[in-house]
Amino acid sequence: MLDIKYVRENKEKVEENIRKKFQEEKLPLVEEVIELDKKIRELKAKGDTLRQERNATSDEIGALFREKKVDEANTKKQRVVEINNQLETIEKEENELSEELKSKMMVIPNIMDDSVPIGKDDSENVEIEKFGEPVVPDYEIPYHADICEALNGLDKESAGRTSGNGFYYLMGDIARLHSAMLSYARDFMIDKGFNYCVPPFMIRSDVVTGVMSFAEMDAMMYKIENEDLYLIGTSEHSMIGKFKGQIVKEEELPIALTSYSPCFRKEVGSHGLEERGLYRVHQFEKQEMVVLCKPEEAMDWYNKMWQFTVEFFRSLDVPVRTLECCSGDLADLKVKSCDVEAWSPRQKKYFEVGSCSTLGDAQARRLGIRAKGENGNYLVSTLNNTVAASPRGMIAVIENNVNEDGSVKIPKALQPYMGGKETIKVK
RNA sequence: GGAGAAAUACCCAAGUCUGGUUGAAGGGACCGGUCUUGAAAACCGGGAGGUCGGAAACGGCGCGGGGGUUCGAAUCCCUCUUUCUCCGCCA
Repeated sequence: MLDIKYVRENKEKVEENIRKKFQEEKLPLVEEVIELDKKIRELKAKGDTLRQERNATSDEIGALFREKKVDEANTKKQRVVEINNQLETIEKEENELSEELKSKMMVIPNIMDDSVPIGKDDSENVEIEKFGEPVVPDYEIPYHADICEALNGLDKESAGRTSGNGFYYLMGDIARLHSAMLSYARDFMIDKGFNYCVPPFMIRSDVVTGVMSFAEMDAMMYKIENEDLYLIGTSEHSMIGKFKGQIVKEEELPIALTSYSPCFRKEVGSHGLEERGLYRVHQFEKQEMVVLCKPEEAMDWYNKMWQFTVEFFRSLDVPVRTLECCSGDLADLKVKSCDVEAWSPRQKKYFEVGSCSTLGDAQARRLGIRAKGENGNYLVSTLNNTVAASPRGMIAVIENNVNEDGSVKIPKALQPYMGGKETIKVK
C-alpha cells in the first residue's frame, strides 16, 4: 500500500510501475484515487469547520447555563442541531469515499526496486546465481514419498483416514530428520544473531485482515469454529501482527527475529502430480526470519537474508540457486523478492524451498508499524524470508542424499540432531 | 467457564459518583539554566504525546477499541479486548 501523498506527487512513477508489472487495467485507478483524495480532503475541511463551530457553540451553551440564561442557551442548541444534521451527511459521504479510496489503494502495487527484472509472469523470473554443483547420479532417484515409505518413514494412507488428503504421518527416522532440520535451522539463525521466538499459532480476524487480502484469506486460512480465531499460514502472520499499531524505539532497530511455527494452509485448488507426496500439504513447520529495520537499511538486510538461506542449504550439501521474481510475478505489496530453490536430482530441475522479500514500508503503512526517531515517527521497513520449511526442505535433503539402495545419508550438520546417526537405512 | 476490580499522555497518577470553567491536576523521567573544577543534589524555567487537513495561521480527532445518549462525554449507556484477584478446569 502506497502513501496517497506519494501517489499525488508521483503520478507518473506510479503509472510506470503499473505498466512494468503488466497491469494496464489498473492504470485508471491512479487518476481515480487522486480525485477521491481531493474530494475527501474537501469534505474533511468542510466537516472540520462545522465541528469547530459546534465545539465553540457548545462551550457557549455551557457558559450560558452557568449564568442561568436558559432561553439564550436553548436558541443556540437549535444551531448545533442544524450543524449535526449537516455533519451527518458529510461524514457519511466522507466515510464512503474513504472506503472506496482504501480499497483502490490496496490494489495499486508497491513501487518496485529499480533492479527488479521486467517480465510478464513466472516463466520470466531470472536465475541470479547457482551455489553448488547440481549432481544427477547415474541411478534413478525415486519419488520422495516412495523413498520415505520404503524407509517406513511416511504413512499417508492413515493420515488420509484421520484427516484427509494433504496430511501425513512422519515416522521414525524421517520424522526425526524433519525435526532435526527445523532445530538446526533454529540454531543456525540464533548463531546469526536473530532473536528466537515461538509465536501464537492462532490469530484473530483483525490481525488476519491486516496481514493479507480477503482473497488470500479465503484461499489459505483455516478458521476455528465458534471462535474469532484462525490458524496461521506462516509465523510471519503472528510476527508482523505483534507490531501492529506499535511505535518501536529507534534504538531497538533493527529487530531481527527468527520464529518457529507450524503452518496451516487450505491450498484451495487442484495441483499437479509433482505436488502429491509431501510437497504441497495442509500442515508443515517452518523456521522463518522477520526483520524490521530503518528504510535505508532494508536492501542490505534483503541481501543478507537470502544469503543466510543459501548458506543454510549449502551446509546441508544441497545445491541451490536464487531466482529473482520478475515484475509481473512480484506480489503487489513487495519491493523485491527472490526464491531460494533447491536442486532436485529426480526432476533435474530446481524447486522452491524458500522466499525472501522486502516490502519497503507498504506493510508497515497498512498495519501502522512505526519507529520513534529524533525527527518524529516514521514507518519501518519489513522483510521476511524462509530459513527452512519442512517437509518440503526435507525433500531436498532426501533427494540429494539418497543412495542407490534407498538408504539416505544424513548431512553432517544434522547428525547431532539425529543422535549421531549417519544414515537412515532400509529396514 | 463463573464472580469481582481495573484500563487516562514516555512512566506513575488525579478527575468518573454530581457531563460544560479538564485539550486533561500532581509527580517522575526529559530538555534548558543557576550553583559546581566536573557531576550529583537543590533551586529556577520549559515543553504534553500521536494523527489528519492546511503553504501557514490555525483547526479536526484522540482519556483501551467500537457504537450510543446529549447542544456538549474521560465522566452516562451498550459492546468488545486486555490486565489483576478469587473459584472451577487442565498439559
